[in-house]
Amino acid sequence: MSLDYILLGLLREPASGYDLKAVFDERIHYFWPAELSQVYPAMQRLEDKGLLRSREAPAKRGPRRRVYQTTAAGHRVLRQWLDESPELGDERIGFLAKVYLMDELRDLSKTRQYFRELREICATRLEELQAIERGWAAQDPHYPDALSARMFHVSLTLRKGLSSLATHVKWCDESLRRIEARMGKERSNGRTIPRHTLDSHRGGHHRTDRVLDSRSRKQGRPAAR
Amino acid sequence: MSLDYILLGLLREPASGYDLKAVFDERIHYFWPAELSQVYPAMQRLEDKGLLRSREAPAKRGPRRRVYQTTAAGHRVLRQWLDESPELGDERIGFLAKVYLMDELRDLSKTRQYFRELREICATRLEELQAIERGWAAQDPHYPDALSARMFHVSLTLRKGLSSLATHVKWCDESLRRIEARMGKERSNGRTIPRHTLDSHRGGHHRTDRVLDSRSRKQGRPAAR
DNA sequence: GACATCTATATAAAGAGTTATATAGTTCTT
DNA sequence: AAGAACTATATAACTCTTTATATAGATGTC
Repeated sequence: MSLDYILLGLLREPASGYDLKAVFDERIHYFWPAELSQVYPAMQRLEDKGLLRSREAPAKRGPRRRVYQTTAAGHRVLRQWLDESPELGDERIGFLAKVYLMDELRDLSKTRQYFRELREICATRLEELQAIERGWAAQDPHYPDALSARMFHVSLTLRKGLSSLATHVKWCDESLRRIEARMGKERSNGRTIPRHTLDSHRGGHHRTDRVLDSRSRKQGRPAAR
Repeated sequence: MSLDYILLGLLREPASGYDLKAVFDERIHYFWPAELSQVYPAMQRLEDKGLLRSREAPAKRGPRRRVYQTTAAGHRVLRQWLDESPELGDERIGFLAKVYLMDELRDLSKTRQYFRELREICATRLEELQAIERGWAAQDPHYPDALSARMFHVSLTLRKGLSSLATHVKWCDESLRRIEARMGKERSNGRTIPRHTLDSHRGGHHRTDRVLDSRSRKQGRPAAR
């Protein structure tokens, strides 16, 4: 489970669960969100395994704190994980699932509206990340050169966020262009065409419409992965 | 839960659990993977709620099949979900978590090797999607124009996959350039510098190194989201 | 006929993640 | 002095997902 390794990595410098939550919400959540209710038991488990150690720390401003830190064994486990080959992993992208099925609404103006909102959300997050990068550049006259090893690797992930979100926005724009072009055609074909027959009007050769038809697939690949 | 809505969407055309698994592994898994052990109970639950109906179907080649289909109530629930505003949602991107922490290995050639492998994985998947698009283009002389509403929306999601993976590959290439430039500098600075002091050699002004330091954050935003 | 493979459904158990709730000291404001 | 807001830890209940296991008919092959 990646959360365990992320904790081992973050706790190379000592921190409490509460501290970590702030770090997750500030930086890590872009690629791995976590709740306090997940972090506290995970830290206990990792301490039981000898991968973390903890101590009571004097609190500056609040109640008692329990501060955790990665042990030598924890470092070894972390390094072993980091040394494994990359995997693309399972991504669950809810907004794509919706687009995939959105023909059900039979109303392109709703699809258009969806993409307009999505574009704004992505653009806002892109600005968030750009602000982080500007902050780094303001603090460090050499940025993005001459970084410490730590910051160099972190900056690699920031660049990923920046390029991904820029691509998101571009995809929304491209989609909006396609949607609007299609809406133009729909209008010129006449509004009065009953919607449930629209598809067949537009040439009946769409064998690929049968997205769900399992008989059309080339070969039964094994169900297991 | 999105899986339920995806099932309502896919079962607008009747299919068995086994059929659906093939559809998931062929297309849907790019944005929402699912196992049979999740699909079967989910379909039963949705039938209990009246959103799906099922019947025994004669099997052409195997044992008995139970074929499910979305009811009118199911269509309504699906449409209601589709009509909600988009959300970016929580993405868990394991390969980014690794890069974020990979300074722990203190060996840039390992980081480089990681990116080389990741690049190959992404390029392979990109080719997969390009092959799907070529297949569509071969079947339909007008592609990507004059699509049915169904295929139009599906093609919007395919374009997302294509642009995302192309960006992945470009990010890997950019990262490899940066890593190699850095390795060049490391060599010219002399191999004999003890690794644990390398950071301080390279200008001690990196306040942003303290990624974990919660005291440096601007304001305590509420822990809740 | 034995064995492997494919089609097909189903459930149990374990693991991962979210939401809700409880507790309590500290600090700041009114 | 009261109350709100913040710091801090913890657990329970629930939901979602994965992995493992069981069953069994149909088909193909050696």
